[in-house]
Amino acid sequence: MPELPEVETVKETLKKRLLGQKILDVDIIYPNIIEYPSIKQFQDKIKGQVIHNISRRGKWLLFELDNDILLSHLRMEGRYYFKDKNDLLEKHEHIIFHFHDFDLRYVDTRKFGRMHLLTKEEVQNKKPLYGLGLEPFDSELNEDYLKTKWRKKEIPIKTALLDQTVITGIGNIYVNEILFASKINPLKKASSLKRDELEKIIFHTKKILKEAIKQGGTTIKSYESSKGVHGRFQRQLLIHEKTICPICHEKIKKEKIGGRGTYYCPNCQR
DNA sequence: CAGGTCTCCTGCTAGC
DNA sequence: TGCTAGCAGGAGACCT
Repeated sequence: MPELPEVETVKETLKKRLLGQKILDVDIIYPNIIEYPSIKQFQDKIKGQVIHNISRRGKWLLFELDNDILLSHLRMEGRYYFKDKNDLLEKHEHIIFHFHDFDLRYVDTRKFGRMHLLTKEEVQNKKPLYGLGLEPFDSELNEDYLKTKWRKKEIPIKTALLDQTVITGIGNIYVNEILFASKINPLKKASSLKRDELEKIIFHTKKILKEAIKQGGTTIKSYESSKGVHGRFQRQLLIHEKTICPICHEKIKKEKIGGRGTYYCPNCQR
């Protein structure tokens, strides 16, 4: 599941080939991927626009075009593949962008990914980007900020860290890793955290995400494709989907918190 | 308003 | 072996 580091990696890979390229046409095989505007408007508007830059906000990819911005969220399993123009359509390929010499295909097994085509103005004041919280590397992210945001939050810190309106970019895998590194029990109420605990969370969030970006993201499910755009296969996870704590060697606990699979060491994380 | 639950979707797996 | 029920999860909709 792509989180900030994976999206960052995909962004860099896409930039290498797409900057300055004109979108000649787009085929929409599975319409539900397109959230806004209508399918027809999406096609009509995007046609002929040149990709001038590709950036990232949280887990969203932003394709900056002549007039509009194409927003793409990969959700669980979304991927982009470069293909030859005459390659046959494969299963799970839902959106095909046609360029002069190649095609870019959006592939998504579970069809959870979403795309929006908004004007530059709409991006500023409309969902889905409006209301997102701070980027993890934003200098404004400090203990005071979290203290204020979580003052009245009676939900587990695990759940609070997944709230994209506070910090954006963290998903289920990295939140498990961040809380393990911070030695904080994921069930602790967000409002109960002390300054030193908030400080640890901020420190390890930056450290873990930075390291993951450096490695090209984490890929949990292995898959192969020479043409796929994804991070190198890396496994530097210490707690997520593990059974024995690498620090104290006690049994790692797995339970659902806020409906999400949570791994933690009850001995190390208090 | 805050917090909980449901929904989307498919591939994989445990269990019989 | 073959079948099926159950599970996984990001974020928005919907409910309490």
